[in-house]
Amino acid sequence: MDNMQGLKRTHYCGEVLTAGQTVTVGGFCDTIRDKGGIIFIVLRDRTGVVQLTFDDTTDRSVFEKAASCKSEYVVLAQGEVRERESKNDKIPTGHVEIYVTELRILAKAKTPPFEITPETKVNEELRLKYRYLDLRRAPLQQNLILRHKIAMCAREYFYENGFLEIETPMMMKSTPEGARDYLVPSRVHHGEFYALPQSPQIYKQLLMVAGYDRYIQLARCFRDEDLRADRQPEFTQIDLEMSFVDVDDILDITEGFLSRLWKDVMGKELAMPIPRLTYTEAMNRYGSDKPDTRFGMELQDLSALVKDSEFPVFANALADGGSVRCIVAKDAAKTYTRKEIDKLTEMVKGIGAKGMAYVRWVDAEPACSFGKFLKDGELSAILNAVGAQQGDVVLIIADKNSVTLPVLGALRTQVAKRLDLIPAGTFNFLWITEFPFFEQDEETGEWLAMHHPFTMPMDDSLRYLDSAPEKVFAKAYDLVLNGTELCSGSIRITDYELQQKMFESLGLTEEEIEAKFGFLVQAYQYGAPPHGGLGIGLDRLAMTLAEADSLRDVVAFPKVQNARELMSGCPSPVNKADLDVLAIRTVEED
RNA sequence: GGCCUGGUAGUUCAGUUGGUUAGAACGCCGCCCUGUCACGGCGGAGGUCGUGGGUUCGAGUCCCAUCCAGGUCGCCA
Repeated sequence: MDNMQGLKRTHYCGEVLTAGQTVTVGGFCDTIRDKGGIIFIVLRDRTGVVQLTFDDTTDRSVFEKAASCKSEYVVLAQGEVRERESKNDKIPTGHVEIYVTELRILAKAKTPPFEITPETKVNEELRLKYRYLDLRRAPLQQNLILRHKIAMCAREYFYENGFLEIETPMMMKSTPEGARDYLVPSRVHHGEFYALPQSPQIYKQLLMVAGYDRYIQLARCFRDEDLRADRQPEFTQIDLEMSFVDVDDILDITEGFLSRLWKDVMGKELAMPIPRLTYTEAMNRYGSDKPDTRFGMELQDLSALVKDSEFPVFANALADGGSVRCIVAKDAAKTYTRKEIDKLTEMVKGIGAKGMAYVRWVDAEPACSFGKFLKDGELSAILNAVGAQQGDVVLIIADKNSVTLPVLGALRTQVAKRLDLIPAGTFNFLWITEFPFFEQDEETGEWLAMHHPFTMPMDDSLRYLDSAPEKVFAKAYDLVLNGTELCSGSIRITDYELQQKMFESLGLTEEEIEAKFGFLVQAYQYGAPPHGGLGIGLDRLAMTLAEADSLRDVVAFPKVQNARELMSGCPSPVNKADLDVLAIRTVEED
């Protein structure tokens, strides 16, 4: 094995070199093409690849060393850049090669368990076990570099706009967020625990009370809930908070960031301003509070049209104060056979609907699942009203609104994916504003806060706080990108009296308020400027910009569905002695 | 916790109604090759068929259990 002594890297592999230069490059051996009398080694680093060439003009010992190189050996090579006899237009450095005069093998490598190539079909489990090898692959390197650029852009933009980056604790008091906390046992105080932050929410609000005015942090957040392709137990937020602002100020500064991000990272202009929809509008039009607006197929309300229908499903839904709504899938009758529609029906039953009515208009005469309940002309009136034509499929849900809307929302995305209606390379941002303040528990009928209890109600809905909870809306807003929630934020309550009232209306007792939020409530009695903020999901942003299917493609060392990290195998058991110090007993001991 | 999909060579996969020695491609190893770039040619090695049990004369294939991975619902304000 060689060392680097007397040789220093001068260039990256991906740099475009000019003939005649003497350069020194380092990297991993990619493809090796040994033709006998001439050897080509493709050398790779994070910037790209360059071809090293060895032939009978090469010093014999160097040539033999080249012949001994295998995949993934780490080498340092010095040589002269020459124009190639036969150029390769497919790679940026394809017109040159390095005639090597000195070659150092700095590390040998075992044959990797999978090939380090841009394209891979390898099972993700194996890739995650050898994550450091998977991360050598160009697409993942590009993704992590993209992620770095987003982070850099965020820091530059917010620093330039007067934001201070301030770190908040990773070990904190368990907060009233919705998710389960990751807990850290205290050695000094047996039986007591720190929580890892679900977000720096409370600390950043206290920073506003402390007068820091504008705060930003690339904050690591933790939630002990089950994973999804777009959900990791630890993730990063571009977390910010501003004083002396209302909703529009927060949205404006965020739009400024996105605009800058698009220009700097994607090299494109992002159309501004970002469209805004209230929560109620979004639910009525798309059946979702994070609608994907890259395609239409909006929900349509049939309630008025079918109010006298004899179809019991419609009649019952309307009698219960619900609605009858539908989506029209254009030209879908061929794709959606009877069997496929049955599958959709199964799907909607799985998410809470009692069933699904449909009209499948393939022949001249439309096939209607509830035809026998209809009087003459009723079906054509419906089809006419929703703008359906021959070749279309109409999917109808009749139920209370808390079922009708989300179920149709789910159908809408499902059908759009199936029909391939979603254009690639399109980025549709959307603000969702005016969220309901409370949501009613289906079983108990109790009104619960939809957001954390520090969220400010809309000014004109304050008066309904005691009388009509369903009429109270929050100064809360989400940013949605292509159907994924990217940001969430709100204006906070800074008025002590209002905060007390809010806690009371949520059914918290004096003691509970003191135990959970005593320090915060107290802080707000010492003068708090109006403030609000939001958190931008850095991982999801990176995932979308990279057009990746999973967060795992933009996180260096991600966890799998059961929250295990396959490379290190964590979480893992610890010594009994270490547990004893923490006064923690294992299940076996109990 | 529920549902769905998958697990066969280092990797990606094939493997017929249960039937002789479980195949292919890539990778790997050896030899040959002076302009390759998905290099090429010849030869070779490589398998507890996820694990355990059952049915059978006989199981990669059928049954049961279990483990692992992915997706999804619950959950994640």
